[in-house]
Amino acid sequence: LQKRLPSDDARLRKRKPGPRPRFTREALARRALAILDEHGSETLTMRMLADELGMGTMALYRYFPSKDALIDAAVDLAATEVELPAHAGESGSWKEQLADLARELFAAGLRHPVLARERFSRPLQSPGALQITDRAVGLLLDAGLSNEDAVAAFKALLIHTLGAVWFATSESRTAVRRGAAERHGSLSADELPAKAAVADEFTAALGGAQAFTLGLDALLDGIELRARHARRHGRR
Amino acid sequence: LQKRLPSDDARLRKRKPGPRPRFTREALARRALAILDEHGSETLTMRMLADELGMGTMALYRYFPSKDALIDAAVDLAATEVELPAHAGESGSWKEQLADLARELFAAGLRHPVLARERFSRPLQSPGALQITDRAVGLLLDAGLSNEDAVAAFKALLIHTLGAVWFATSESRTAVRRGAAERHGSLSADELPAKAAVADEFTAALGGAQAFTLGLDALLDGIELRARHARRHGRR
DNA sequence: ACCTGAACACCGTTCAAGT
DNA sequence: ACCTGAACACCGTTCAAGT
Repeated sequence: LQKRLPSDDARLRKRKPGPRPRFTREALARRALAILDEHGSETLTMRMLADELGMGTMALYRYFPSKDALIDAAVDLAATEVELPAHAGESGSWKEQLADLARELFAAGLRHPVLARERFSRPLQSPGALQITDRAVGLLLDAGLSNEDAVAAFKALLIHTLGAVWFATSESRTAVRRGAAERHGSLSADELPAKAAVADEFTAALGGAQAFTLGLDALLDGIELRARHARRHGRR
Repeated sequence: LQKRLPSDDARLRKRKPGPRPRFTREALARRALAILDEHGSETLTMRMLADELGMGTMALYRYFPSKDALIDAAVDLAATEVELPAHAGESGSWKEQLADLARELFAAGLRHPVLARERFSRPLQSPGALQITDRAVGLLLDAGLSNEDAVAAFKALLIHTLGAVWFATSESRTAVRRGAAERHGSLSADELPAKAAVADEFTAALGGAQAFTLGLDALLDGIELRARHARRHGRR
């Protein structure tokens, strides 16, 4: 948390003459993160970021080789906010600990939507992210899953948590969007009986966290079932 | 499937004099879909699409008001490829039918990655997509879930399926990417014991469908548990 | 060593003009 | 009615130049 990005140290150490940098990689990444969370990666512009920071556009390239690298750094920054749960055994069953971890990540995702949006498209290999992976896989192995199943279950949990963030944040932004209501209206209850029956619950759940909570419970219950089954049949 | 987009009919009906359109909305959307699936929405360019079709760039705007509308149409096209399972009762339990539906959507997603990538950011309200929703929600109500839970469970299943597509397709493209291997190597088994233990399974699972399969089974098992519980306690 | 401004090769889209 | 080309207001990034 608040950890300095790796290259800052190197940068500060090897300066000798001349003016020193007026910014740090972290300061730039943090400002970019705020913009990314609020407006998305398409809206973030090198020119606008530079303006906000009161520097020339090209000065940014002294800290990051490309816009892509800048986004990477911003995403890593968001990932370091996820707190790892206490050590195994200290705070409940593997199930409770995994649920805590997922909830922690979900909350971080709501604070930083860019985390979910970009994690799907770029490998997230920051130390913080790797520690989350390690902790989660460890808990799944504790539960009694095989190596193969532990990896798959970890991915399923990650997919669910980040996907839920994506849904929650994109629905709350685009809920009242172009034409959606009209098209809804034009489709009768005859054609879509089930959807008509739950229409109220559908709109009530827009942007909510119910899908995350229910899905997480269901996933963990299902994983537990599988772990019990594996243990009983001596798969491990 | 292969259904003509709504405005084509209107367009064809009301022509009277002059040259007739040389293309259809569907033809353009289909070509765009191919590019979107292969290269993503950032690479798709109005200029390049027009070139491939042998038309001037601005002619595209006679069929779609914007690039965004074009992408919408392409995504809808992909969504119509998802076959609905046979009617309730005809082909097994609600669980099997939901699993079929999810697998169907997953397969369509692998064929058309853009489906997952864009569904998260834009509401998908095409008739085909709405029918999928209706069928899935209906099955969940059959299972005995409350309206509220059925909506949440549907979303969880959708999140899992589309998220798994995203993971599978983005991992297979970026698996061997910049620096990931090195950073992996620099982190010792001391710091990340669990991840080191399953390293082989991790790389073996890259881009694979195991996470989807395991997650789907677990989710459905968990949902069944909840439905049984709800029924036993007269929640419905 | 650090920062800048002009310039390059792109975008999506507007608009006036061609047939 | 359908299509086009030039032009506008943007991008990310290169490069030569300033201090």
